[in-house]
Amino acid sequence: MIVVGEKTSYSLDEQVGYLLRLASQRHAMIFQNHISQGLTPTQFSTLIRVAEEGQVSQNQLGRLAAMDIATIKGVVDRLKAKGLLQTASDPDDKRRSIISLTDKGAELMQQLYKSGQSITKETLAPLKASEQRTLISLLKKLS
Amino acid sequence: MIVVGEKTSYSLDEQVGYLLRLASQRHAMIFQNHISQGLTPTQFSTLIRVAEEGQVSQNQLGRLAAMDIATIKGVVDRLKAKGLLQTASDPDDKRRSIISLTDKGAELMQQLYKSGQSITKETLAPLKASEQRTLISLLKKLS
DNA sequence: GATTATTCGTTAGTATACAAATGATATGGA
DNA sequence: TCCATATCATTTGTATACTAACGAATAATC
Repeated sequence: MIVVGEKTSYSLDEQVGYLLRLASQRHAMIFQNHISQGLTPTQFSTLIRVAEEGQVSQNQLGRLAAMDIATIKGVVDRLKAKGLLQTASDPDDKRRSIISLTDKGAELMQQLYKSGQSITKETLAPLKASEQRTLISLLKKLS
Repeated sequence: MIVVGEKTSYSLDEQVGYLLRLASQRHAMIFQNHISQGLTPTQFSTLIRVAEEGQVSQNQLGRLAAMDIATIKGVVDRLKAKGLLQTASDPDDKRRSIISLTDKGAELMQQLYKSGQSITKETLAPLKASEQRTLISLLKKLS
């Protein structure tokens, strides 16, 4: 712990940013142990959004899944390579490509939802039920 | 929101993992607007740990700052390139390199602590003081 | 209708983040 | 002392994540 100025002090272990990183790291580990197809949390979120929307453009999908356009491109490319997403060109707007689930992707969804529930459950396991609700509520205010 | 099985349902916007990512994104933005030298949150944490320790090996530093050995190597390389860190070889253990702050790095620290405080303050601004303490406490339990 | 602005997707560059493999060096136990 | 084990640092490969710049296409404005 470092003294800053007169009375204040600074401890990295008390900073939100640092703690958010640690919590994300732990979550990523748990995620990896539960998920099939070698999916990452980002890929998972992307599939969920596509499933919710049915059809989306790439930029739209990026916004829905909270990813940069450059990031979502790579994610979509990898999900296409895995045969879970497909793209078609929009006849009404030649700039756009329409993204949707493949049959394989659609079949996977029920399983993914269940995995998602397990992952959340295990990630929140160190907290009591009331604490879990509080955390979710506070995190929502920070996004 | 998607129905999974009989009674349960799944909403991505309610999952810890997703919310952690959103909160981290927002924090990263705030961080970028406050920090000097174009430092990243990871580089910042690394500098703090070196300042706390005085002298550390690279692997040790990785553990202290919660980074993979492959990750910390890149971070240290970039901080060396910025002239904030320096390395020397350990005479007692030829495997190790001893990492420490340069004069320039040491001079920067007071400023970094103050920036860190501002960043934390702004990140937590959407929460009341009591909520801020609760969040920190809950996040600690998740790391 | 022509000009401007916006949107869409792509690409290149930088920085985490982790797995896995490697070589060099230390260390502990037989 | 020898050997198995562990540790240290490096390298390669893959996956986010964002900035910045680009061309193509569409929308808005005059």
